[in-house]
Amino acid sequence: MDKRLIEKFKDTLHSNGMKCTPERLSIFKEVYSSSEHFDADEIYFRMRNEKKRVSRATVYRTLDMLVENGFVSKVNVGTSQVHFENTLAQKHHEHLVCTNCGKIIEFNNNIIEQQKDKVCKEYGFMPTKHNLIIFGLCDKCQLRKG
Amino acid sequence: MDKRLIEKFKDTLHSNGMKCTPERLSIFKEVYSSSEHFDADEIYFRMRNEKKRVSRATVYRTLDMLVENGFVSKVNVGTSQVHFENTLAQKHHEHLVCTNCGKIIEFNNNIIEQQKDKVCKEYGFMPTKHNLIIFGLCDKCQLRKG
DNA sequence: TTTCTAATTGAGATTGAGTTTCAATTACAT
DNA sequence: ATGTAATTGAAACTCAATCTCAATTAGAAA
Repeated sequence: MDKRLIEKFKDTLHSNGMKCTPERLSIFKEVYSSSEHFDADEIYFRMRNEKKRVSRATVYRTLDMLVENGFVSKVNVGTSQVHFENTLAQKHHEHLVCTNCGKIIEFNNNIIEQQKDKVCKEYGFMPTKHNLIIFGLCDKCQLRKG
Repeated sequence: MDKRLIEKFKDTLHSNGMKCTPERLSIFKEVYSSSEHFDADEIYFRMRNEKKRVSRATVYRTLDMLVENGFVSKVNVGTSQVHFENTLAQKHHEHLVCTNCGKIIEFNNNIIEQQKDKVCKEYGFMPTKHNLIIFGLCDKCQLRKG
């Protein structure tokens, strides 16, 4: 994985007065090992399988730190667990979530973005982030069920 | 409160083979007593203050029933508890959530609705519901903080 | 109106995601 | 190499929500 990115991670730790522990580094690598969505427990078990044992507490703590520093963002997909995705080369996008099979489709729509800004202006609201999820049935599940 | 609505509630219970208990009826009335957002515990405590004691279990069970039958909808406002709002005379709307004071502003935007449908068509996705939340600072909190 | 019974209730136990605590360990500045 | 403040992990804890089950009750049927 990109050395640059790891340096950036180390710099961030350093400038926050945090130490670069093996636990944090391997969680970071794990998070950036794929561009899929994940939740905290997935990271925990993936690492466990790779014999890189780290406690759940550390996984949660590190994910929080990654979110605060923009390496990862939280994604609400309507479940009880918080989901995450790394921000590597990702533009902002929204999600279609299939309520039958759990499939998640990402999409992007400039007109929605524009309207979002327009609405905020109307209300004198200063947006920091937003979340749009559309629930429904994906193409395959419509066939299965319909 | 509207007798028609109460009849509709009773009919719904009946057609689901459920009994119209005093607990269910008073939860229903409580939910429809205001058009504000609420969470399960708020209902629980409001009823408690009015000396209409109902257990949390019954509050949760009844809210689920109300959601399933379209009397109430779930609103995700980024907190750990699920929020609700009654569907009385409400068009679909989205939310601006102030991350400083918790204020929730509702808004409506047809262009976003249209784009939503367009995107779904593109992906062959059949939408059932959606959720758009914009987090940020409301006008007052910008002044306080800025 | 009384009887009967399946549905309902509530107290309290349980779950599950996430957080906190604290003694033992460790990164890293000096 | 040393000192120490940050970090870790196991286990306890929190908090919303759900489940269990004995006791109660709505409301259909007699």
